[in-house]
Amino acid sequence: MAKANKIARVFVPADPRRVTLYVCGPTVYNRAHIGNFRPVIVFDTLFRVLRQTFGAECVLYARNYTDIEDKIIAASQASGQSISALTQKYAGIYAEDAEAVNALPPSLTPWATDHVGDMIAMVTRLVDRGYAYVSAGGVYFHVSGMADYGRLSGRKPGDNEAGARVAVDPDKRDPADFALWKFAKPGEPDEAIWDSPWGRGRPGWHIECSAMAARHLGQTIDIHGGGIDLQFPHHENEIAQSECAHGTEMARFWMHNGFLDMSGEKMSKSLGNVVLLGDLLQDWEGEVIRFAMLSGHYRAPLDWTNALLEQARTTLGRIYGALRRVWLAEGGEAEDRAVLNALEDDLNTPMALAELSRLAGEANAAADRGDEASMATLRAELLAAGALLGLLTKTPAAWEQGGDIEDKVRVDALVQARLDARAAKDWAEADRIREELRAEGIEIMDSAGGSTWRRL
RNA sequence: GGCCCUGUGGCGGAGUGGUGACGCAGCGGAUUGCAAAUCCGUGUACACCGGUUCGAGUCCGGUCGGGGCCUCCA
Repeated sequence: MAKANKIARVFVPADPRRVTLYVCGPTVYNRAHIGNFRPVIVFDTLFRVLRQTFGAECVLYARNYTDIEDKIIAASQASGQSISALTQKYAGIYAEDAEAVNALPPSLTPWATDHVGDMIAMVTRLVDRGYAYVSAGGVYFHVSGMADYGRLSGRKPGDNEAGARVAVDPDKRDPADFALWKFAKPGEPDEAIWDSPWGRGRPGWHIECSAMAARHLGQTIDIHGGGIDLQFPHHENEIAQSECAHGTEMARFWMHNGFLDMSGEKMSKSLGNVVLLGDLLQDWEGEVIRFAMLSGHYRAPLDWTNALLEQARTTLGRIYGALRRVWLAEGGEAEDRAVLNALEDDLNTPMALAELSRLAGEANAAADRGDEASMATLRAELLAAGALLGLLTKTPAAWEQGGDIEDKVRVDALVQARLDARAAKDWAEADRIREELRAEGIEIMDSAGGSTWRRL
């Protein structure tokens, strides 16, 4: 189900009683944009599938918080807040945003600064084993000391030199070498400085994930995920550090999500074309955002547009409508595995959503013909599929008629007044009420048994 | 310059070499007091050029286009 080095392989965990997933989490120094939530939603969906397949208690999912880094120090100094206050604040917003798009809390959310000791231990091992060296700027990993460095991204250290974009750094023996430990520079706050065997300073970026993954999930993890941009150099360097320190494979499967695009170009802070999730949530339900995100395959780029969100809302609305019609048919048992099968095939979420739509159509058809047994089965299947996808988490009533309770009473009364008018064949009055409600975005749906309504 | 991904109908987006997923929009029908919702039906889509094959969107080669990484980045 997972893909590594462009070859799809059947996923079998090393230990089905302890399936491990590590995903690179955010650097918490400002508000994350919607693109940053693609891995959150994608790997949350994977987490749900793994829990379904192997049992909820058998899956360990860790997503870290990077709370020490150049930009954090800069943001702290610029804003006058301590590093810890700053990182706590933005980690909190991140967690709230993640919850808003129905992402389950990971099993573990380790913080980098809680693991500096582990990182120092790992760097010590790398120095002792001859994979790292100390120079004027800090401690560096020497990539040419590792025979198969570059195997994840398919590039060798020499490949990158032709572009001449690698900064010349006199502290490094090789341009591709990377920092394991950076010595403190004058003016850096005490909060960003730790003691180490080589001198005061702070860890390099890559080492934290290696240390935290090993600490919490073990030296070899089943699946390591993150954005495609992290494949090189971040994940390549994680592999180098972990495997040279431990002598074991770091991750058995790697999964990288593609970027969100804006007008065909990647969304990124440096390009300035970002949309913040917090802003999006002003206009769209978190579940609509999640549906839109899952409408493309995780590895492919996805163009993030209003049209995509509108279509997601319409389609999800239809599915909720189907769920409404079978809502009272309880006691059914889910038998259809199509959604799970789709997700188990390299997390094919577009296929899974297609199957979800198919279930909705079947539910509506069953409701049309009054087939109670099928309705009960389809209700259970819709909910089971929704649980896998992180969708259909609300009741149909809450989805369609949620909001102000007093307003709901008012609308209910108007709908009833229209029903009375219809009973009296006062079509003019019935249509007037219908138009009045439509003008405020409320749609009336008639059926043989009565009328219901929903907000559009 | 190196490495890599990608090009499907009006739009989004799947697709294991063998009668055109799925959704949105459109059109026709059923239903409806009329609508909406719902159901049913409906589309000479696979960038281009060669090749392999009984048969290719699906494999191979090439051309053109789009994108990503090589620098912080989901």
